[in-house]
Parts: sequence; C-alpha cells; structure tokens
Amino acid sequence: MGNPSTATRISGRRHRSSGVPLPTPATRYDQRLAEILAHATDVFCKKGYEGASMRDLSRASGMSLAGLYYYFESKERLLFLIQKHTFSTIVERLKARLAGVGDSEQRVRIFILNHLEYFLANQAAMKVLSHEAEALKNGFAAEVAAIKREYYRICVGLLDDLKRERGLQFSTRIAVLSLFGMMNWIYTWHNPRVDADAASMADEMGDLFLRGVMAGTKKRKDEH
Amino acid sequence: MGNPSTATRISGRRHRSSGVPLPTPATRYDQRLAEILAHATDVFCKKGYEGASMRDLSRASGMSLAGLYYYFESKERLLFLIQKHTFSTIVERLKARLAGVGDSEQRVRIFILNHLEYFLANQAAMKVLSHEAEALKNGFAAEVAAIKREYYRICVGLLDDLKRERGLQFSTRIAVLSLFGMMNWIYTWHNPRVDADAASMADEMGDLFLRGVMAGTKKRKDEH
DNA sequence: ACTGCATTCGAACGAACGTTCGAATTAGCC
DNA sequence: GGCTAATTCGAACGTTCGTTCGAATGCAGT
Repeated sequence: MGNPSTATRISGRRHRSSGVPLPTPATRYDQRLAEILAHATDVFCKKGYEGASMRDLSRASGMSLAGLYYYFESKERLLFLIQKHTFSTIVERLKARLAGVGDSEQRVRIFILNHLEYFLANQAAMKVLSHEAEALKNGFAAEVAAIKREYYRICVGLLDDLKRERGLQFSTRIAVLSLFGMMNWIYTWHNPRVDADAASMADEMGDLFLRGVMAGTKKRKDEH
Repeated sequence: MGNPSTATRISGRRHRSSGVPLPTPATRYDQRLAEILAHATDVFCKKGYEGASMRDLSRASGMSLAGLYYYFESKERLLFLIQKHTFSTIVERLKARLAGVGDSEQRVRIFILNHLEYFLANQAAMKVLSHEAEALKNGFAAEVAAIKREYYRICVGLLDDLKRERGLQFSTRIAVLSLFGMMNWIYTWHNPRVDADAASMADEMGDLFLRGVMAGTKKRKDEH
C-alpha cells in the first residue's frame, strides 16, 4: 500500500496558459475536485461514510459514476481527502491566531474560539471528521491520526502553560479530552435557529471550562 | 409501519413447566435473544451499524444467517432493541440512585457518576447508543428519541434546581449539552490501561463541570 | 412411537455495492 | 480545421448485501 498522500495521477495537469494573470487560482482539475469534495462532504454528513454509496455521490455532484473515478481512485481516498483538508485547515488557522498572543488564558480562549468558529462554519465537514474518525484504514488512518495528535499536543501545551503559570492542579489529559468532548459534541445538537453564534458559544464554553479548571485548589507555593 | 415496540412474533412462547422453582429467570427464547444482542453489540461497536453485515453477526453469535431472523425481523430492529434496552437501563438506574438524595449539587454528581459508571461498564453498548444515534428511521428513531428526551429533561431539572438554589447565571441548555459532550466523548479515547476508573473520572469531571458552573457570577439578591 | 411446536439451517432471491473499461465527448493549441 | 490530451460517460464486472423459504432437527407431552 503506497503513501496515501502522494498523487497517483501520473498524467500531468494542464499547464497554465502563458501570460494570463491567474483568472482562477487553481487548475480546472483542482476546482472540479474541490466541488466534488464539497458535495461528497454533504452526503457523508447526511448518510454516514458507510451508508453513502458512490451512486449517491454521483447524483449529488451531477457527475456520472465512472466520471468520479477520474478524480480519485477509491471511496476511501475521497473520505481521506476531506478529512485531511479539513483538519489541516483548522490547525493552520489556529497557529496563525495563536502567533503573537502571550497571555495563557487568552490562548486557551483562542483555541476554543478557533475550533467552534470553524466547526459551525463548516458543520458538515467537521461532522465527517468527528464522526467518521474510525472509517479509514492503515495508511489513510495514520496520516489523519498524525494531524489529530499534533492538534491534541497543541492543546495540551496551552493547558500546561496555564497550569504552570497559575500553579493549578488538574489532570491535563482529562481536561483536554473533556474540552474536546464539549466542543465536538456540538454536531449532535447545534441548531442555528435556536443557538447563538460561534463567538458567544466560545465565550460560554470558555467560561465554563476555564472556571472549572482555574477554580481548583492551587498548589501551595512551598511545593515545588 | 407498525409500532416498533410491540412484539411481532405471534406464536406464544413455551409455557413454563408446572412446579419448577424458576431454574432460569427468563424463557429460553429471551436468553438466546439476549446472547445475540450481546454479540451484535460488539460487532456494531467495532464495525459500525452500516459497516456490520448480517453475516458478521451470524459469525459472531455462532448462529446461521437465517437462524437470526427467528429472533428479530430486521437488522434495524436489532439495533433498536440494543439502543432501547441500553438507554432504558441507564435511566432506570439513575432514577433509583437519585431517590432520597436532596442536596442539589450531590444530585448532579450522582448523574455524572451514574452515566460514567454505566458507560465504562458497558462501553460497547454505549458507543453503539452514542455513535449510531442517527442510524434508525421513523418509528424506531422516535422511540429512542423519547427516552433520550426524558434523560435530557432530568439533567436540565437537576441543573435548574442548582441554579435556583444558589442564584447562579448560566445557560442550562449549553451547560447540559456541554456535560453530555464531556461524558459521551469518552468512547473515543478511554483506555482502561491508562485512565482511572469511573468513580475517579466522575469526580474529576464533576469538579471541572460544577466549578465551572458555580464559579460564575451570582445574581444579586435584589434581582428577582 | 407419534404428534405438534419451537428452533435452526442451507440455499437461494433480487437488489445494491465499489470499481473498471473502452468508447465518446470536450477543450486548448498548431 | 485538425491534432492531442483532458475529461466524461454507459455498460458491465464480480461481490456482497438484507431477507426469505421450505425443509430439517430438537424436544415436550401423550
């Protein structure tokens, strides 16, 4: 089994026309693939990865069943592309937002806000990421798991900083995973018509979590 | 479509032999069905509802493919039976444990402990309940949703009591759903070899959640 | 041994599955 | 217009799916 990331399409893409000032930011191929990924995300969200058939994806994207296979070589790789792109983007945005912010409580709040904003703006993709986490196998699964681990480590770092600065006592592991639970569970209940926007929700969950973590017994300072 | 709950097997079960002092608490039929449900729970947990085939269930339970249909009339009803039994049991146990406890903080802690204890003692069943919540359709889905709603309302009641007694200010909806998220997410990460038992975990999550909810700004008492 | 019902099974059903292939169509470039 | 490669498609492949059916087996009461 080859590396899931490396392109398997050997034939080169169309070369960009000479002097055109980039009327489209990506090749036609990339655009079409992105469209298919978007439609497939909706279908996977609604019917689940196993429950969605290639014929469902064909219908949703308006392309013939066989035509889909010009853009990816298997249903599993399609899910992989969705998950990898979604997860990479959220990590990338997080890093950009954390840069230049020093206060450790503020940094945790940024983590929560970034997660919830992206979650609510891309609900379908995030549900597919959360809910179909076990659907990929071997190489595909490993690559997504690596991104997940990086994301997890970042959050652990933020909380360990907070803990050290303020001399708090709690299990970082339980705290981080509880926070992920609070945030990721949203896809099971969020209703844009009754629930607030991402910023308010991030405030509310941030309050709940940070108070819960910071109201704990501090270490006495004669403990080292 | 008939009521999913009512038995469709018309033929009566074997009548209990006359004077025997209940050597088995249930009929042979019920025992065998329970065995099949237990094996099916494991398979659904491992491969997902859609991903598990009737032939997988046949293999796991050691019964022929056709034989399974003597005990239930469809794969969907099998999932329904698992979800309904699991959810009913957890609600029933919760009610028993809450009876006679007056302190409202203690009652919330009991809710958390009951949930986590059952979750960790029946991980496979609870994962099937949490993860396959959308797999049932129409009548089947409605009946499980009714139990879920009752369970949700109980938790809302506990938190509203706490809120009133202590004059707290927070969104009950967000708090309850955040708590469910913290607890239900466990099935994605809990590892019995590294994580503590249910009681410690309930303490830790109870601290995190209750501090978060109670450390909030209290209403001034001249507000009514 | 015989009867009647509960239980189990092998074999098959039609439908739907993911994927493939060769031909048709389209779009950029001389 | 004609050439070439990129793109799309209809039709089919072999496999697996959930479910059904009639026959076999087990077992209790007579």
